[in-house]
Amino acid sequence: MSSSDSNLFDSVTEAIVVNPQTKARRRAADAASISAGELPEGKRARNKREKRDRIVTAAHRLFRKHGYSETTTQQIAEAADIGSGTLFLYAKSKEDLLILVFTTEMHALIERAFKGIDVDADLLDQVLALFQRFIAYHARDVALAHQLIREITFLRHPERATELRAITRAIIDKLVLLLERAFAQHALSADTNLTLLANCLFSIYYQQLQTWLSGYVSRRRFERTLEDMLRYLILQSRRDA
Amino acid sequence: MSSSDSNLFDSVTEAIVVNPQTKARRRAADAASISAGELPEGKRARNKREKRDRIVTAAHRLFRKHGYSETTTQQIAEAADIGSGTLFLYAKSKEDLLILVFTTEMHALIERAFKGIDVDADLLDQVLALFQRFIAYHARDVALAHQLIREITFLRHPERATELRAITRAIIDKLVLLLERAFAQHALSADTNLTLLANCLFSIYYQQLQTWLSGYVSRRRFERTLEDMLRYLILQSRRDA
DNA sequence: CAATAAAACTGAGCGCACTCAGTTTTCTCG
DNA sequence: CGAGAAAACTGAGTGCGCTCAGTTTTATTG
Repeated sequence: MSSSDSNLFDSVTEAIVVNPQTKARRRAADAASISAGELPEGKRARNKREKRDRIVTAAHRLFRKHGYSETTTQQIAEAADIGSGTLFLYAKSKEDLLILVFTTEMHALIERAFKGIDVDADLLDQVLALFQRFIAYHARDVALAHQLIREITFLRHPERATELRAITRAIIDKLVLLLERAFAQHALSADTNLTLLANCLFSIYYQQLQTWLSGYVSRRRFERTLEDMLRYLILQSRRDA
Repeated sequence: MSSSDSNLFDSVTEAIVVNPQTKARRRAADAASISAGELPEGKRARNKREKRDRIVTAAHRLFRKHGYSETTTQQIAEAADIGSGTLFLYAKSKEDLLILVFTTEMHALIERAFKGIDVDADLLDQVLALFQRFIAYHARDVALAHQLIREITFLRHPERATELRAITRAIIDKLVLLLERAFAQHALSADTNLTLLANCLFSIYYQQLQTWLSGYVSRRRFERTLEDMLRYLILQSRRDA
């Protein structure tokens, strides 16, 4: 079920490549693959995959090296060894490149962060541990993360919006799972609305994250404030406060 | 103490016009103004003020009429009857125009919203009433508000960042005032951290606002969710829950 | 193996935000 | 008033993201 192999450009590809193989050809291939047990990858498909990889690698590298707005799409195209126009067959816009890198990494990150949580720890510590993973991820390149947050708040392409919502939902779902476990262990009062609480926790995390990435507060202060706020929310619902 | 007369371009002006009057001249004018009791406005100052007004009026009108990204800075310059380059002496960038319109309107809006609150109402209703004013403001043009939120999350010019922080702080201060009143009336438990609570309330408002403006939920749903979340936060701290 | 169709690629060109060297307007002061 | 300084203005020019008409590459079919 791991999605770490899923390609960054899957959704774009789906939109562009209506048929990786023509209908007639596919029928034959399907029959063949049963006996051969292998999916044949034509020259076309391989070229595309290679280009995609080169593009996203180049974009990520250049963004981190020179910064997002300092990097031109020309430079990315050159680094990926493709024509300047070809780039826009793979990403709909420059911001798309940034968002694509993020969304893929994020799916895997959410899973890893969730799995790394100590089930026996205090609920607050569990929630904090989850968010800390995301914070550490953004901390690798604060400027780029800041730019990313900007693009996320205004997605021009509907597919990206859907994707982003899925990520938000995935995080909140994980939060709900944490809350349910705590609830089952009678750590939360019986009348707690778990979904609502999870949404509150996420809202506060996200808004404080923005504050940090905007440079309004230091990481340390951000983490402290976040902890205070989350503690406030969670302690309120505790069984034996 | 009303700031409704403050000009949209004050901060830009301050940066550009180092001296509205030359030092020697100012000294003379100060002496004169004591006897005359009036500040003399030279041709320069008047021209600038007129241009500023024309620019911001034109920008606001065109943004609302055609949309932000569909409006070109050329069009704004033409509508304001100035050269295309002159525009950038008054606003540092296109996004600046948008932010400037917002920041000024906002200062007055915060005051009005706060003053319009029913002191005797339930705390939750008071908080909701405050946010409702802001929501109604953004509802006038959701697309423009959405664009605004995007620009707010990534301010290229430090002055704008300072200004935005001031607005955020002003709102949170008002929230604290509401909480203090409720606290004084023993509506909140004695150990409630009012500042922390105010920050939580604002964080949730802001993040949910983004969700709405991004088109992920309807206004109605946004308002309901917000109410639920705020109620949850406030009820937790109630004295006699 | 053509011949044909379909997909993928390309870079010259467009429109836009923004800059800056040169010009005009306003102010200062003898 | 008139000369010189300072401030304000200007639009041609620049660089960038992105498009699209035309070309090349790959797949299909008789």
